Amino acid sequence: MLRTHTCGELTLKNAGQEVKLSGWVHKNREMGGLTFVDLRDRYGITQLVFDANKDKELGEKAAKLGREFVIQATGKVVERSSKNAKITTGEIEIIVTSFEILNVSKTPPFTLDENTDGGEELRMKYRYLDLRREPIKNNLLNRHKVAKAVREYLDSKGFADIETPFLIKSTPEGARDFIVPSRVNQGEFYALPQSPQTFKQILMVAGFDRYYQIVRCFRDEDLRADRQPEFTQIDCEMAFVEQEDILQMFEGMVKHVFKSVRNIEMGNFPRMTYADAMKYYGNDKPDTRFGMLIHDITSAVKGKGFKVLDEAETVGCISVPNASEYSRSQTDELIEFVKRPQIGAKRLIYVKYGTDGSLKSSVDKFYTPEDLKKWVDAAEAKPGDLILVVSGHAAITRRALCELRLEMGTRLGLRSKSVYNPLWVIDFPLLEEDKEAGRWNACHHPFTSWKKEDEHFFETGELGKIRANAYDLVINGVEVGGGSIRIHDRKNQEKMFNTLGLSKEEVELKFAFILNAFEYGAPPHGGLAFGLDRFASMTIANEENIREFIAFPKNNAGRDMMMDSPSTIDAAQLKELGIKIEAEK
RNA sequence: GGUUCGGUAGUUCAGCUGGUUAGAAUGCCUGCCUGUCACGCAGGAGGUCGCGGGUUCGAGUCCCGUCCGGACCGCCA
Repeated sequence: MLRTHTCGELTLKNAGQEVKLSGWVHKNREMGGLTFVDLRDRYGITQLVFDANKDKELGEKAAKLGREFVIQATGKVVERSSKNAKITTGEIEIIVTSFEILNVSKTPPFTLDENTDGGEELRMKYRYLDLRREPIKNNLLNRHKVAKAVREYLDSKGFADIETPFLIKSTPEGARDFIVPSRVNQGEFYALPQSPQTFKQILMVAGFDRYYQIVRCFRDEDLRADRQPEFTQIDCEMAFVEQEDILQMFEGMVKHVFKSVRNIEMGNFPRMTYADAMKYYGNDKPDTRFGMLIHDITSAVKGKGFKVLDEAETVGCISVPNASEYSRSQTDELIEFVKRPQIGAKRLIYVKYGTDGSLKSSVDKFYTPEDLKKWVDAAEAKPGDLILVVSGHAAITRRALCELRLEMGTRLGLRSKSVYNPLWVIDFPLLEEDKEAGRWNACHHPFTSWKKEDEHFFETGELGKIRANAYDLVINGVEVGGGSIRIHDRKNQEKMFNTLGLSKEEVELKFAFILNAFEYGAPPHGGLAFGLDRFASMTIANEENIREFIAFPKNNAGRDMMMDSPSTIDAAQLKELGIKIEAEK
C-alpha cells in the first residue's frame, strides 16, 4: 500500500497514528539537522519532519529531496509545537521514520505556488505542472461540481442524457465548420458539429420530450480570451413547451448551480427586451451591476449652428457620477479611448456638471449654459456628473457609449466580483441584414420561430422588425446561454430557409432530413444551450478568461502549446485520404 | 485579413534622450543553521538582449523585415 491517508486529511484527531503518505515534494526547508518537507497531493499539504540527530542517514537523504520529487513516507502523526493556521493539516506533522523516492523530477521551469512566476506560454507548454497549482486545480474541481449540479438538476426534472454524433454533415451557415476527411469515401468530408441543434430537435420529434447533453462543440473561427475552437455546451431541449416554461426551467437550473456550488441564493431573474438592452446599454448583453444608462439627447442638442452635432445621425451620452472634476488629461484619455480603431468614434464631447450646478463643456464656443442645461436634463444628469457625449453614425455611437460605460464602470469599481446579476434578454430580432452580401441572416439560427403578431412583416418586407421567440441568459454582462422556441412544421421552416435566400435545391441537399422529420408529427418544442466554460468560470470566480477553467486549452492561434498541434501529417496518410497539399505561394 | 502591446539570466522583469564589464528579484548550486512554514545568513554559477538586415565611430536601445506570444477588431448562424 502506497498510502493510508491523503495529504489533506490528517488532523489532531489522528495524533499518535502510524501513517503512510505519498505525494510531491512541494517545498524542502533544511534547517541543519532538522528538515521540513511540505508534501503535496490533490487534497492538500502535510508537513513531514526528518530529524538527522535521531537518524543521520535519513536526515541526509531528506535534505537532498528536490522540488516535485514523488515520495512515499512512513511515520507518526504528532501535534506541532508551532502550528500553521493557513492549512487544514496545520496542527499536525509527520515524524518520518522511513521514506522512499518513487520518482525524481527535473527542477520545474516555474514555481508551483498560487502566484506562480510562470508566464502564460510556459504554463501552457508545461500544463501538467500548471495543473498541480492550487488555483487551477480548484478551478477544474469546481467545474466538475458545476457539471454535477447541472446533471443533478436536469435528472431530477426528467431530462435524459442522449449522445449525438461528432462526425456529421457540413452545413456552412453561420460559423466555419471543422472538416474531417473520409478515407472510406474519398473526396468526401465530415464536419464536426457547431452544436447538436438538428439532432436534439429530431429527438423531440422522436418523442424524448426532455433531452440534455454536456457536449463538445466545434467552430473554426478566431479565438479570444473567452472563446475556444472546441468548447462545451450544456445542450437542452424540451417538447410541449412555450418560452415561459423554458425560462422557468433553466432559471431554476442556474439557481440550483449557484446554490450548490457557491451557496449563493439568487432571486428571480429580471427580464429585458433586446430593444431596451440596445437602447439603454448599447449591446445585447448588458452588465446590470451598475446604472449609468445611455440617453439619446439628439433633439436636445440640435439647432445651435454646431455642424458636427446638427448633422449627426445620433447624439447619445452617459452621465458618470462624481466625475465632474475630471482633469484635462483624464478627459483626453477618454477621448483617445473612443477614438481607438476598435471603436472608431470621431470625437467625444464632455459636459462638467459641477456640484454647484455650473456647466462647463468642451463646446462652450457653440453652446450657452442655458443650452447645456437642456442637455443635462435630457440626460437626466445630476450635479457632480461628467456627461460624456458621442455623436455620429448610430451604430458606432452606440458602440462607443457601450464601451465607455463599461470602462467607466470598471474605473469606478462598480463591477464587483462578488455580485451576480442575472438577466434574461428576450424578444431578439429574427433576422439581421447583411448589407454587403445583400441578404438576411438569422440572428439566432434558422430553426428559430417568430412571434405570430409580427408575421405580417414578412409580407411588407420589413424583415428587421420581426421578433423571434429567442432569449439569452446574461450574467454580469456575459452571455452564458441562449435558445429559442423552434419552428416545428415544414411550411414555416421552408419559409424561413427561403427568406434566408437558400434555393430549393440547397434546402433539399442540406436539410431534407429535418424537413421530412417535421412531416411525421413533430411536437412544438424549444430549448437552449449554456456555454459550460463561461458558465463555470462565471459561477466559480466571476472571471472571463475561460482558459483557466479548461484543462488543456488552445492559445490564441488555436495551437495546443503542450502537444504542439495542429501539425502536418505524413505523405502516406495524405495519400490514403486522397488529399494533396498545395505548395505555398 | 487588420490594430495594438510584448520578446533581455531557468523564470518574472528593469535597463532614460544610442556610449565602459547588461542589472534586480526569484529559482538553481555550495556552505552554515534543531521549529521552519515566502525560513534565515554567506558565497557562487547562470545572457546569441527572439532571428535577419540596415543606420552609426559605437545598437539591448533607432529603422526595415521576419518569427513567436498576449489583448482586441473583423469573424463567432
